[in-house]
Amino acid sequence: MRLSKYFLPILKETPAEAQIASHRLMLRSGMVRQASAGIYSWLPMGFKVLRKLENIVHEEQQKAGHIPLLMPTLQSADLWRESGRYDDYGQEMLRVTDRHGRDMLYGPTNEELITDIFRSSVRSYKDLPLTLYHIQWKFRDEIRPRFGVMRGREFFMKDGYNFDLTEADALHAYNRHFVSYLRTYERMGLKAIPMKADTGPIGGDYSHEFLVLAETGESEVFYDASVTDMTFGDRAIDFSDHAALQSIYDEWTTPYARTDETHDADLFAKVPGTAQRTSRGIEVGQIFYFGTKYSEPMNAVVIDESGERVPVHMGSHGIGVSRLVGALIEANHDENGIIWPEGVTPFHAGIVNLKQGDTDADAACEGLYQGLLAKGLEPLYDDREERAGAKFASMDLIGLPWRVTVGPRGLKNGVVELTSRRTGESEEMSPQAAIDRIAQIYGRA
RNA sequence: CGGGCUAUAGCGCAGUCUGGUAGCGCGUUCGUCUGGGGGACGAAAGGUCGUGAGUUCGAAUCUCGCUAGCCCGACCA
Repeated sequence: MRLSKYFLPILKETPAEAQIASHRLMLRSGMVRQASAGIYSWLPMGFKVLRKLENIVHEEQQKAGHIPLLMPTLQSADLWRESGRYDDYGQEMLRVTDRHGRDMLYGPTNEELITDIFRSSVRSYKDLPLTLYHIQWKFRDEIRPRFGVMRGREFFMKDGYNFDLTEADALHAYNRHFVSYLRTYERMGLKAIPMKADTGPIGGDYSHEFLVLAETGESEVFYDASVTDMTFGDRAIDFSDHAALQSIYDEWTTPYARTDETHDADLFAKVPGTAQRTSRGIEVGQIFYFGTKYSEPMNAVVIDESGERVPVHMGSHGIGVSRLVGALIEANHDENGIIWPEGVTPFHAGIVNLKQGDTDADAACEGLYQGLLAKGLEPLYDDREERAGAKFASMDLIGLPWRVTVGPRGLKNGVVELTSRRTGESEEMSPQAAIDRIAQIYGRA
């Protein structure tokens, strides 16, 4: 993309309403624009990042054997009356009435709809296990939306639901989500720590929240420092192997890691003093096993081997995709702007032409641009008639991980400069070497 | 929902107390010079002062109502 042809409304000054770094930077870098309280338009670059995250979530879910579908945003109130949640949910649920006077609602979550889909089509235990998910806009009419997309009223979320014959199978589904979530966040360049979560009135031990450590996080978290060193890495996973997934689950849940909701001071005291950490975290996902809570009242049953009608065991599992954009920025920025991890960056590299209109500089930039495109990469070429300082400031603000700087001075010696946004370190090399290096970084060599 | 606050040009703000021609910086447009970290000079465009009513010869300014938004708290992916 050539910046002169793109729509990237960068702001030099920070809009007054933005308090935290991610919100400020998203507004300044032209990623989003507030439409009304807690509701945002996603401008081209923000939309690009959102789509990248969505794709990663889709890929990792499908690797785990989970099946995508798409449910609507507007739902009939009838299903919610059936589960008993129409009255329980309160004012957080946006209720609307259609022209026939029917009660509708903008879905805050989808347990009822998915259960209805399931029960109308599945009759036999032979159709289990089944895990369906979708990534769709949700609406929760928060009393006080804030922090930009981190706590909006309208938000984009992946929510998945497993249907299993037995508790043991459902817990395997729980582990599948646990492991696939670890992989998902790691691919995004995020350190998200699974923490034992509050299960609310249902009880049991089976809920974990995934938290990204950040000063601006909403929850206070307590953990053993060793969890921050754990990486999932590239290991091969057989998602149908119960024992293998259980051992990964055990591995990750052994070190102490809890939010203030489930914090146990006595247990925490047993963590070696030097490893005890207290911090703040942003919740970016949660997994939950809730047994037959919805299947019983909504009559989601299958016939088991002995011919008995039994309610299915279910769980629900969410990843806040739009929130992740904010969380990523909270975890990856400095005083000059965003620093995108390679896995989610809106463009793979920026090309800065220091002297637009200079024959050599223009030609070199064009060569770099075409060369990167040919490698299957998306460069952002700053071909505006701006001075060097303005171009550098823009690039730092939008935070592409790699920048190629092209100017007459370097070209005299046949070199351009490749700079890491994260470390600020630069290296001079030929244009072709820069193309090859960037391609290698992104595995497109 | 309780408490605090804001609304004036695309963005950041002054002007309101004490009523009298609506301003500044950034950004935008044009020109000249410049050219490796938000450059200089010159010119220009851009405003129902959130909204409705009232007071007044006259309202951005005073009064009352309404709306929208922000911050702190309780609540939440």
